[in-house]
Amino acid sequence: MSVCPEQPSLLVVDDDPVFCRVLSLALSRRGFVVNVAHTSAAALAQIRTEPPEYAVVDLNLAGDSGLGLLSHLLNLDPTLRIVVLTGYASLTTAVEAIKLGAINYLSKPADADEVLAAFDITSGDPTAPVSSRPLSVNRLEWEHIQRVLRDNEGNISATARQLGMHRRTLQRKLAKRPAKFDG
Amino acid sequence: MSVCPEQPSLLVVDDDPVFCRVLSLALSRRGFVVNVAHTSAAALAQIRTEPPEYAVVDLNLAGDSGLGLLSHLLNLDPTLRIVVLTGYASLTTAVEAIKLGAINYLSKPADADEVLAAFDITSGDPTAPVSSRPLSVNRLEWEHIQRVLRDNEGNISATARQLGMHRRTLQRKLAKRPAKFDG
DNA sequence: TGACCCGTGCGGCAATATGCCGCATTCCTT
DNA sequence: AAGGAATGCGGCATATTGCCGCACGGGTCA
Repeated sequence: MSVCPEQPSLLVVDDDPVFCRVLSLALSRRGFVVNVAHTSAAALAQIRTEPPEYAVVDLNLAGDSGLGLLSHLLNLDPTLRIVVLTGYASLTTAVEAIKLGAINYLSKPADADEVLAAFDITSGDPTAPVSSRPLSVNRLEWEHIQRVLRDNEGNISATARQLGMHRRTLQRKLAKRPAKFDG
Repeated sequence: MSVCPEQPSLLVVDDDPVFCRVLSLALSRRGFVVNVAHTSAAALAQIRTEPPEYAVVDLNLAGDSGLGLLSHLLNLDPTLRIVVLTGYASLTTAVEAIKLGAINYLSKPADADEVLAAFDITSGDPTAPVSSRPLSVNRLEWEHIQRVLRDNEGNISATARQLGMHRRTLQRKLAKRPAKFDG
């Protein structure tokens, strides 16, 4: 790829410094002028001073909702092309993000090529297979737990109550999963 | 709810007759004129003769892709408000459906109230996103098992394999549930 | 027909997971 | 300072799973 006189600019919003570094390095190597923001405030400031053409936004920003940031960003610049990232695959947040105006959705871990491919999408192929293999019950349970836990802002006791499981059991499940990440 | 002189019309597209019956009954009880289509062809015919205002489309239609039907329907009537349903919670199909023009996405099991709530969403309100009370993990697991089992035409061994659980365990779960139906 | 392959149902047994206590701690709110 | 709620964790009785085995039925194929 040859270097254009006008390189496309891209903003990475994620509070994980390691992930940010890796992704921004990979993207700048592919010809983007990359800026990084670790917080919503920083992202908003950035878009005001130097509006980028593209943005990669992690929805799991510490503190406030990534969805709120998403709509703020698009409010400030409706032409901004945003791809949304999140740690675990949550259906509802994905749908929300798309409805709010994100052009695509990825779940971590996502590498630079996936991100670029996500920007490229013109539209889905309607004739494509509807496919999708059933999730393993363990994974389904895990994702559901994560979603409810997030809904409850991390409150384990409340989550356990809503999920109809013992608090101790939830604790143990949460403590175990991150270790051996299952498929 | 009072009956309007002009009741809103709604089309349910799903190849599961039981689900269709239950949902259409519940929706008509809530004031909709409900039509049912079990195939893509029937849905397209229906929309040509009697275009409804709303549609509930199952993406897992036997045969062709539900996404294809979705774009066809919207092609014939761009004002049609479609909520998409699918058995498995698939992130990519959800995103595709929204991008194609569905106004919302639900995963089965979805009751009539959830469907109506899905239609109600006024676009782009980040502070009032999808609600839905969290399912208990047991119930979620049970529904998922039933779905996959149906998908495998009752084959327990295959289902257990896809679900990543031991066949014996699946047997035991299936044997136990029908007795004490949990919430 | 008999040798396979696959699925089903079920008993048993060891390894795990779970439910349910308790307790010490922390963080709010009053 | 006292009350309320959440957290993390140890322990222990009980429930659930994983994994064997075996018998049986229904296909397929040489």
